[in-house]
Amino acid sequence: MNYLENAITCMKGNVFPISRAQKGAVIYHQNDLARFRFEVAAGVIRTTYLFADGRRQVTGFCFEGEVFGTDQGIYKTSAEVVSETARVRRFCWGDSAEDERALNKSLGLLENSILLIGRRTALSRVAAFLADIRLRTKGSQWIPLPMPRADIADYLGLTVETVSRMFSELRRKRLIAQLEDHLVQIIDQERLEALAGVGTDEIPPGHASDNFPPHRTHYPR
Amino acid sequence: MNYLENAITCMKGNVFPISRAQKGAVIYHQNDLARFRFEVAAGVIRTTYLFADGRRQVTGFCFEGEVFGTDQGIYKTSAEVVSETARVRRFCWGDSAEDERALNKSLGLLENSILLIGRRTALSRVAAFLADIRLRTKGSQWIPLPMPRADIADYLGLTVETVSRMFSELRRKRLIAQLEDHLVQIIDQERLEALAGVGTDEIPPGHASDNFPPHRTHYPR
DNA sequence: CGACGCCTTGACCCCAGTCAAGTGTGGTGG
DNA sequence: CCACCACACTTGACTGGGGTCAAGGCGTCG
Repeated sequence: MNYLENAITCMKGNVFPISRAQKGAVIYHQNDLARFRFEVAAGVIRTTYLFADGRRQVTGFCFEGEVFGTDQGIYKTSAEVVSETARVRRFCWGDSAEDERALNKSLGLLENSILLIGRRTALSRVAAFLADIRLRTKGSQWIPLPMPRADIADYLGLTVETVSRMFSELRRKRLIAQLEDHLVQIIDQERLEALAGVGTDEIPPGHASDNFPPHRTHYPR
Repeated sequence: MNYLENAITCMKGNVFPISRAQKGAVIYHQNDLARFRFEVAAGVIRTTYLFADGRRQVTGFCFEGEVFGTDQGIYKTSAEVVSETARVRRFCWGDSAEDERALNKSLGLLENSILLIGRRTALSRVAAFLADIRLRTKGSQWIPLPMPRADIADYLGLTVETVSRMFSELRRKRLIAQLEDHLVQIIDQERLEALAGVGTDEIPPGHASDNFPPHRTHYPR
């Protein structure tokens, strides 16, 4: 019985106090009734989907300030604590303005994930993954990676071996340095993002249809 | 100037009349100011993200009754008409209850997409893609695929050649039949979904932590 | 100490990307 | 009407990237 609720003291109203949970703790299960949404106060959360055949898809990681559990009705994924310890704030649905902000945050995270996973080569995926986390953890050169390699693999649609090899490759190319398995330093951010093919949004807003006619047929691979 | 707005007559209030748009029409561009959200009344829409290097990620397809353009602030993707013609209903942000429903629909679509794209083999991706569309177009054996193969490829992270080969493979295995390039019949739904590895949610809700202890380490590949 | 979890590395091989050619269809102009 | 081209889809041959299997290094725990 690993439910976070055990450790939570309920309060009247929509907002609950921040509560602690340890590594491996399950905050909610896929298919549970979705009564709450959450915001990460500290630590890292992963959301996972288990297929009937046992295969697993990690659908995302949530860092400080990010939200999860915004499904309505029933949770489609499970949420588990990745870091040694995490602190999360629990919300009831209710305050519309607040709810909408939460939903939008979730949407943004998911959109990013698709752009990440859709990448072609393994090296590009891992590079983009690191670049993405760097941004989301507010840009320090030191990137915390509390999740095991298997989580990264199941997130990017790769195997642990390949993920490991790509980290080694990035080290060999002097783009990153690893202090420990779960602490990475970005040495050459520019080349890393080039590898990642970061879409730095150079497409101008507004009436860009002149640049990209609607019937364009060929895109680079 | 392919903007849908040209064809739209504005009305006071939040809801606009349903408007028509032809194949290839751009409803909004990536990086445009996000003033509206949309619901598909007929036809098919695709949302795409263009990287700076010209590569393209199709982030989703929207069928009748589904919503798109729920980004807040700035559209992260472009939305284009895929089918010969489409009809979309435009909404302003405002009615909180309605807004929340729209956001939730979008969220569900994106979550599904991640589960689709995360699959390992090409055959599994295409099979899951077809199974998914069958569900979303309300279960007829006849599946409309108005989008070109290139769109499917850019959606699943494959190449057109591979997508084409997988369709042929599915035909050879007698799982599907193709009347034309863009109309597919599912012959053997069961085996198709088996290939897709459809997660038919056999994991019981509630306190399932006994079945899936938090520290489980090995998952099938 | 051994057992186990997690990560890494190597060897091998197959799946899917690449390059190329062929087919069928629709549009355009002579 | 046909000639020609553009486009979308398919298929084949080849190759390389990444999956698979196996072994080994650490760190932690009992």
